[in-house]
Amino acid sequence: MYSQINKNISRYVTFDTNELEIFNSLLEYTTIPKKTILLHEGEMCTFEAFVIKGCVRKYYIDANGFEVILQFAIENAWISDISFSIYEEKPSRVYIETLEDCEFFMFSPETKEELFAKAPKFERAFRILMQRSLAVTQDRLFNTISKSATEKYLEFRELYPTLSQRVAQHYIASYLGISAEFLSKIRTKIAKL
Amino acid sequence: MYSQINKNISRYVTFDTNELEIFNSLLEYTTIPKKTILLHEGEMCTFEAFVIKGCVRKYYIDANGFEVILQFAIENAWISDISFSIYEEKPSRVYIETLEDCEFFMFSPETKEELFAKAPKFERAFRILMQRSLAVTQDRLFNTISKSATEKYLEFRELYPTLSQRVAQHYIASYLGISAEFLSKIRTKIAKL
DNA sequence: TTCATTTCTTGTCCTAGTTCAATGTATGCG
DNA sequence: CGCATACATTGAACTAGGACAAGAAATGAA
Repeated sequence: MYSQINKNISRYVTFDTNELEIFNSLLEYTTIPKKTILLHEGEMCTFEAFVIKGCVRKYYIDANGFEVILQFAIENAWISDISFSIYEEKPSRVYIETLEDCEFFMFSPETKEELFAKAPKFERAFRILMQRSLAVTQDRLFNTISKSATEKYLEFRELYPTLSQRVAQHYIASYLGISAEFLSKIRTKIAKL
Repeated sequence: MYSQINKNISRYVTFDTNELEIFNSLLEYTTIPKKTILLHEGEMCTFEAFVIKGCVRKYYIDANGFEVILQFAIENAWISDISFSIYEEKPSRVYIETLEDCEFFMFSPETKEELFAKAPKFERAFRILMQRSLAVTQDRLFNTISKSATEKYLEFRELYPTLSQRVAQHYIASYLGISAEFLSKIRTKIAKL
C-alpha cells in the first residue's frame, strides 16, 4: 500500500525506516469517484494528493469560458494547487477534477507542517519535487510557444503513451492549447501516412 | 549591501541574526558586464544568482533557431537553470545572458548544501521560492494559451512596467511568444486609441 | 436494447498572427 | 563626427489554426 508513495518520495532523498513510518502515519487514504471536482476556482486548496490509482486533471477556465488543462496526474504523480493557495492565502484560480475513480494519499497543510516538524528532511524532498514540477512546466511553456500543433501532439503521445489512450481527445486538445476539431484533423492526417 | 537579499529570503520564513550571518557569509558577490552569456545550452548550470542590479534573460533556442525567452530577471529576482541541471546532472537546454551590466550574489551547489547543513531552515525558504516560481510559470502558460497577443502585451506592461522600458521590444515579443513585427503592429494600434 | 448524452469527424469559411522585404530610426563605437 | 550595426515600423501575401455547423460513432444508464 505504501510502497508506491515511499518510492516516489525517496527518489532524490534517502529516508530511514523511522522517517518513512512517520511519513506513512500522516497520510490520509481517500477514494473519490470519477467526475468529482476536488477544488473549485475561488476556494483554498487544502490538500496535496498523491495518485495511487486513477486520473485527475487540473484546469483553468478562461475569460471566454474555455477550459485550459494545465496538468494531468495519473498513478504516482502529485496534484495540488500548491502554487498560491497554501502560503499566500489567495483563493485558487484552478479546478481539480477526477476523470476516473481514484485512490489518493492526501496531505493537509497542517499534517505537512507536522511532517516537517517531526522529520525535517522531508522539506528537502518536497523542495526537489517542486523543482521538477517547475522544470516540466517550463518545458511545456517552451513547447507551447515554439512548436506546431502536430509536433505537440506527437510529442505528447511519446511522453504520455498511456494518457493518450485513457483520456478523451478534447481534453488532450485542451492540454495542448488547440481546438478539439483541429486535433481530430491532425489525427486523420497522421493516420493517412 | 545584504539588505535586499536578506529581505527577499525572509519573505516567507523568519530568520534570526545568526542564520542571516551564515547566509551572507556564503554569498559570492560578482559583477558581470552586459551581453555576457552566463550559461550556454549543453553546460551544467552551477549557480543560482540573485540580481542586485541589472537585467538578465533566460532563453531556449528552438528547432528553427528562434529564441524563446522564458524569464527576465531584474533587481531582487533569482535566476538559474535550477530545473534539471543541479539534481539530475543533465546538461541545460537554456541560455542565460545579461542584458545590462549586472551585480549578483551567487550560490554554487556546494555552498548551497553548506548553507542547508549549517542552517536547515533555508531549505524551507528555497522550497517556497520554488513554489512561487512554479505559480508564476503556470500563470504564464495559461496566459500564453488562452489570451490574444494584444491582451498578453497589455498585461505584460501592467505586470512589469519597468521592464517594458528597459529591454528591447523584440525581446518582449519573444517572451510573449509572438513575432517582433506583430508586436510593433499591436503597439501602433494601441497608440492610436 | 433503446434512447440520450457525450465524443469524434469532416467540411466551409474566416482571422490572428507569420514571413518576407523594404525603409526608417537609434545607438554605440573608433 | 561619421559609420555600422542593431532595432523598429509598415505593408503585402500567406497559413496555421479557430469557429461554426451538421452528422457519425461511441458510451452509458435504465
